[in-house]
Amino acid sequence: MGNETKRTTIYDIAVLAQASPSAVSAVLNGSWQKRRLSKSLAERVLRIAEQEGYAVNAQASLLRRERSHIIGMIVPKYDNRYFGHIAEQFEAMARDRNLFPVVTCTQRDPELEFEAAKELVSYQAECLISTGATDPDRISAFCKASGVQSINLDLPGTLAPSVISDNYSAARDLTHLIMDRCASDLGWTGPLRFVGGRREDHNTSARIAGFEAAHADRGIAIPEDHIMAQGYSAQTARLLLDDFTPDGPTGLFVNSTISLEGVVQWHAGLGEARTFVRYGCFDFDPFGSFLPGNVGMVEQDVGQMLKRAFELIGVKTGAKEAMLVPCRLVKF
Amino acid sequence: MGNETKRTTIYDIAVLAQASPSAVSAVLNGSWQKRRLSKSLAERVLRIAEQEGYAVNAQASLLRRERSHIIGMIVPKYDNRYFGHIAEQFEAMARDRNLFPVVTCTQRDPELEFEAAKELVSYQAECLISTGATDPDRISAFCKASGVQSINLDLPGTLAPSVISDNYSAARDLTHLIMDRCASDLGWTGPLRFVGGRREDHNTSARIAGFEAAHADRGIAIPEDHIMAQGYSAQTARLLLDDFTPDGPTGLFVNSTISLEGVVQWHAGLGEARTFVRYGCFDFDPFGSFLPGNVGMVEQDVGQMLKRAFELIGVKTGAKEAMLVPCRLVKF
DNA sequence: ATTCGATGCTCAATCGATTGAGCAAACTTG
DNA sequence: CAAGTTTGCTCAATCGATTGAGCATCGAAT
Repeated sequence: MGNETKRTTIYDIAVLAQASPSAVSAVLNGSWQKRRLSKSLAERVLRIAEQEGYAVNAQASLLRRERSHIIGMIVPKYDNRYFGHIAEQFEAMARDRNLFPVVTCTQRDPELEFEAAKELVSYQAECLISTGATDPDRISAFCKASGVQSINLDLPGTLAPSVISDNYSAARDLTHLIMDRCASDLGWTGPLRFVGGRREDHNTSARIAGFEAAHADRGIAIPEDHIMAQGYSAQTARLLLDDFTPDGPTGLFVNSTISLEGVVQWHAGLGEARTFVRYGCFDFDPFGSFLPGNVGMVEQDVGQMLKRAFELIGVKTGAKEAMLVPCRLVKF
Repeated sequence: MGNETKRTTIYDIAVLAQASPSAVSAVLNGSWQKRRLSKSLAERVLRIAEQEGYAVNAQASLLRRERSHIIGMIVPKYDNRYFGHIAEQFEAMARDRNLFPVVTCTQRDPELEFEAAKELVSYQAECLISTGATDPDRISAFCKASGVQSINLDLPGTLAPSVISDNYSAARDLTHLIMDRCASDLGWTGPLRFVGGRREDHNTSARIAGFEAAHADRGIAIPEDHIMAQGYSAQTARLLLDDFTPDGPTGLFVNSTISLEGVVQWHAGLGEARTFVRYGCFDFDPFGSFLPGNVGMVEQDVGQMLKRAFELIGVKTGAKEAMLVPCRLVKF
């Protein structure tokens, strides 16, 4: 990148202002009063710095300083309401606390996840929040070895404290809601189908447990093939459902907005049978309430989750049990 | 952050490996072959580094190195499909090019925008991409003074090259699409209404121009009050429309998915009149096609925009005219 | 036996900002 | 006016990694 013009340093400004580099440094980092420098020197330096487009060299500054005030986060994706919110709120909350947030997105790629975590540690992040990480323990182990705090968000790990949604309870509530609506709208009380996600995933399995509990509450047995958790993508959901044309009333528990896209495509193609389908989705989308057949969505409480995560920063926690944050059930 | 355990440095490893710090450095940054160090030393150092959880201190490393390979981006929001995509793809493309991406989100706050830009320059970013910035020229001026390249994305500026969507053409096409559907579905050919955004915004004004051009193409006059561009929020759109209950067929050009939320709320509350409304939206959402009355959406070509932006990196451009990237019109 | 080129490593300066220590001048106080 | 205090500034070490220069040692060639 052809930067002919070397960046302005305190030494350049020192020459221009006829002062020592240390004086310039003190003025520019605001410690000049403490260091008893005159107001006139301060003003002179500031004026010149402005003219020269000076920006402190964070690398040099951080190298010398005690603390970096950097706090890192890895996120799987941005193009999704949930993670987008998390990243955005994380940045805002970090700034409120005078920390410098660095977020990086890892595309659900386990290798990239680890590389990104290492990079953030290299940048002297004081704490690293792993959001929805596929292998949070690998990251925590590395952080521990380098003396950096780590916290898991959205998906739990065993080597660092975790803050996650109460998937079980919310799934149970959502399942009840869908069943209620199937009963009231369609006069039907059969077992629902669970669509999307992966059984091996912590969150999916907790949600399946909630789904099953709700059925158990009502003494309804769930056929094996009603749990369709073979992947997250819209494509997958659609393919799974393509084999299935309901011959009567049907209820679906959809495990993410991304799977919901596939479900809605399938639903739209059903023709008349469409009116006998009710579904609900675990995760929120502002357009959700306008989708025909959608009876409710679970909104994860991003604000609370992050609040809890921030409370953990700088605290030595022995307890590694995941902290559960309740979700909001939005009924349509 | 109670980091009792100081981070491991090359000096610590040098002691453990009985080697000099420079040898350790060379091993860890991969230049050991070039520096003719033995394989046995390299292996010893690597093993110890692994054990100690070593991560290079990026601050120290970058301070000494010629180039930082850091490329910065500011984005207004993440919780939005368009910007989420931009941030995500930007990161992926940067990594492909062996650059280290740092994205930060500025909440549409002009002050924060500028502060964030300064921070990225402090981190020695080699290039800064300002996405949807309210005051891109202020940032460009600062970057220029500090010898950092800057590029505008999504919204143009006059002091740096800009890559933006061809708002005019896409708006014109979308307007024609809505008018076509009003004609074919409702047998109506009146002037549409433009909802959302701000007239002062470059993008909104280009879209209004396209909207007007399409009407002109058909010789349809637009009443003053049909341009309702007093803000982006769903709330604003809804309030604007609350006064308006259509007494016949109606067509709406909605200026963003965020405004679309308000429009859809209004639409859902219309009762029977609902069937006489058609609308289209400038910006894409995967659930858009399931919204009743929605005839199409404009999808901005994020991939192309970023490709163009990356082509500008490291290039001295005299031409400051904005590069227009065509959009895709998605018809439902 | 001397010269030469590899080989395998270490030394020390350097990047830019920070900060404890220190110094001279001006000002107070008794 | 001497002693002490305050004011306003500079010096130099330091953070951790990088890198050009340099220094032994060894085997091979002349």
